Amino acid sequence: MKKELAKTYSPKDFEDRIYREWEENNYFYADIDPKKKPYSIVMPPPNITGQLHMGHALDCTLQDILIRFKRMQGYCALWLPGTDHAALATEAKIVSAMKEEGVTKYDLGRDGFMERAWAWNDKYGGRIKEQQRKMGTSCDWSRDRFTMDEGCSKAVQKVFIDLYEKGLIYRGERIINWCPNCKTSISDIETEYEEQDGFFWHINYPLADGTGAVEIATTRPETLLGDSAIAVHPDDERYKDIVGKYVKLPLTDREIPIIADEYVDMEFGTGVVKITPAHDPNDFEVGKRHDLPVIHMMNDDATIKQGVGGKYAGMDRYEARKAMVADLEAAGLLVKTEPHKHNVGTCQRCGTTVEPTASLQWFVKMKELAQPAIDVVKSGELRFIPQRFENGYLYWMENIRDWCISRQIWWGHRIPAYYCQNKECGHTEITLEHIDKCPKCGAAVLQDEDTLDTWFSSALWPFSTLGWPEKTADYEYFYPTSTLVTGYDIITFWVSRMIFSGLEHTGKKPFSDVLIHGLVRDEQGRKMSKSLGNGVDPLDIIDRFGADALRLTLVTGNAPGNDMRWTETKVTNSRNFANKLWNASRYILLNLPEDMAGAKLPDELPIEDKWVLSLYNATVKTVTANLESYELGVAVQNLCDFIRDIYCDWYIELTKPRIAQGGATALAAQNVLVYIMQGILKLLHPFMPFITEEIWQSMPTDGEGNEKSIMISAWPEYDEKLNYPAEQESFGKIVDAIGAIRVQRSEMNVPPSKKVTMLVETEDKELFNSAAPFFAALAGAGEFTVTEKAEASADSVTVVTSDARIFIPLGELVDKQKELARLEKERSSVQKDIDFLSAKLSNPGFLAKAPAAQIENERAKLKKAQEQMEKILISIDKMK
RNA sequence: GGAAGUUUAGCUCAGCUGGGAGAGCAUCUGCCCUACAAGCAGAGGGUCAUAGGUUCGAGCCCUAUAACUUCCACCA
Repeated sequence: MKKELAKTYSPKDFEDRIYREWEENNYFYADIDPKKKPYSIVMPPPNITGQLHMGHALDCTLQDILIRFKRMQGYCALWLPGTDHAALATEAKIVSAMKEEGVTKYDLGRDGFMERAWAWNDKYGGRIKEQQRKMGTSCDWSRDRFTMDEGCSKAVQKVFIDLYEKGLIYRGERIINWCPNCKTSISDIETEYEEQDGFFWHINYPLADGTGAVEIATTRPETLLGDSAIAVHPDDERYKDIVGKYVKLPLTDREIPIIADEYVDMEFGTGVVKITPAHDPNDFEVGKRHDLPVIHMMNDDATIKQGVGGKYAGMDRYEARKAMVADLEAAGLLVKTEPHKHNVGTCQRCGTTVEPTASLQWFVKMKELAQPAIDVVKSGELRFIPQRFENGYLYWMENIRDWCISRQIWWGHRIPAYYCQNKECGHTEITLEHIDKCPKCGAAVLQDEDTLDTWFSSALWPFSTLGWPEKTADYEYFYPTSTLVTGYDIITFWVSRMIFSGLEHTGKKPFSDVLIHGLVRDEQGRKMSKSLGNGVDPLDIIDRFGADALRLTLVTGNAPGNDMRWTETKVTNSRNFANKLWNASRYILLNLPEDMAGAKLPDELPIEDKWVLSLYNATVKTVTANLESYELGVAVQNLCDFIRDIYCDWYIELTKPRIAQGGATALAAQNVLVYIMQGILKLLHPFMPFITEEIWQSMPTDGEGNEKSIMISAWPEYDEKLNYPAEQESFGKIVDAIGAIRVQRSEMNVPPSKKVTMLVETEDKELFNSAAPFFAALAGAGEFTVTEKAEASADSVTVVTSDARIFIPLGELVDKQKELARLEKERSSVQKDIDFLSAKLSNPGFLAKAPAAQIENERAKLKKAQEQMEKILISIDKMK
């Protein structure tokens, strides 16, 4: 039963309905079929409590285009959706929600909090999945996963234990980035640096023996409380004789040694550095080399510690800084204060200035894991599109540092480490099973309080979601996945970690291609952000323009890796294009024979049909090729150009006189119209799934069973039989001639409705005669005569193409002088062409070195120009 | 400090392996022609950032420069 197509394009009226139909018919389900080739994409999991934003919309659109394309091409296409527990982001949300009730997580305790978090998750989580549905995403919801579901959690535990057993995970005291607000460690890449105005304080540290003082410079005077030495360069002549002596640490009663270490830059500052091993990564290393004590002088909320802090204990770090600078000044130890710009690390999540702190944490040893991940990209086995993103990836991998994976929060995968409470034993057991007693000594054990970095679980996403470590059917069939689509902003966070994890745990690369896209920026080119309030809500756009318009906007002009600007006029254009397609199909449907079943191309086709079929066929080829090479923006551009410029603007107009005429020519036109429309709908379906489906279901079908949904119909194939180069060229001449006539009519202000007489002088009488109805319909020809030799009246406008002179007697409308001037102008423009081409063709270098086809091409162009020139000259002659 | 990207029409951007510069919007002109005014037919508008180089031929390849953007590293 064919659907009636509504009179106006109103996406709201059918998008949701169509999505429901797809879901009800299970079209998204990837049914493993050994006869088919698999194609799989795992969706970058959005935060479980997140909201759909433009970045997601772009990501979604690109993936859906690929998946729908491959599905139609006959692959068994799986797009696996899911969500991420987003440890820190989610916990922060929950905590702040609790804060409004006046409850802290410590009030509830760990178990109470987790209960609450899951409840919160059930209530607010998953909203994004409904929003993704609005986009038309054809992902397989039956395989929906969550990073904290049972299977993914099992994979996480297994990976942790495996890595531990291989010695690639260790626990140790290192300098990590501590966020005093989130009260957890964060990894290096979760730390963002921003330039801040600060000061360089020069402070005198008096020598303990009273023989003077050493001047140091610091940007963080409060950390003085944690100093365990001061250091100079071993070759620094200035300080050679004080090495080994002690200084009195100001504001305290401690004495600390002066050491020599190559780390110190003699040129910088005073050449003397205070060493604070607990609060600076370099100092920590120096401290290890010189066996210095690590003095923690701050609490986890960045207040000064009791004991080491003296009178400053309990103060906030900045408060303490102020107080200490004042006290140093009072003591006469402050030499000077210089303004100084420096980069300060801040927490990616909350923006708080991080405190580098020596802390006992879990780390992944990265060097060994990185090597295969480097090799797989260098060898080209795994490629980035565009390739330039490989640089950043490789640089990061080659300079990788150990990854701090423990987090002092509760929402996440708890570290499966148990510490024996018997000090004599001190055993650490890493195990999947929950244990209470130490397997070595039987004493009580305590599980590590920490959870894992959220990226630790996302790193396993391409295989944990397919059932790994079990050898499930999904895993066997779909892994490694085919393409990963994501933004360049998370290459290091996520893509790189999936690559080394996949290689290490499955022995295979997790995917073959990484398609990188850019950011969607606002109209002024700024990042869309909450704080600027410049974000555009995709749901609002869908509501106003439809999901298809949104998708088309996001993919049009989209080049891999490049950012794009969002403007509402772009969406309007997209919507207008959809409207055009809608109306084109209405035209077809209004002009079909009642009983038409499917499109059958007749054996005998008129030239204009061959012309359009040939161009359509070429479009199939380029669209397919561009989709295959991930040039989605180019593909859609080619397609839309064909639909608008060839199919709608020309071909549909060409069919009007034929349909009016009726009979065989009408029937051929009707079949070609439907044939190409169905092809267009299929080619366009990955980009604009809803409108193409809605139109598809109202088109005559071929009864082969695909009529139910365009989703499951076959991708159009390039067909050598539809290639008509000769007809394409010949009829192109008619199109050119009609265009040239239109220009003249427009310039002479002849209204389109006015029929005018035309006299065509051409050697190809047959061609122009056969096109007479088109000149009438499209160029406003009244009387239309084709002849080999014409004598034009003096009051004619002459339209010259390379194959014909067309005389249009316009009587008093023709200003002889103006017409002559116009012809002169045309003459000089054609003369320029001739000059250019003959210069090129008389260049010996060109003739000797250019490819033969190129030379032939230029010769043909010259010939054409010369023919045109001849005709222009005759016309000018006649005018005079 | 290191690296990458961008620079093409008034605006937003295409331009795939080098062969006489493209689209949409905006502007201007003319059209309500029974698919579409969310439209149709036309027009104008560009030293392809600058300077060199390679080539028969450069928007495209090479070198340098400038401006903008981004990423990475971070010396107290």
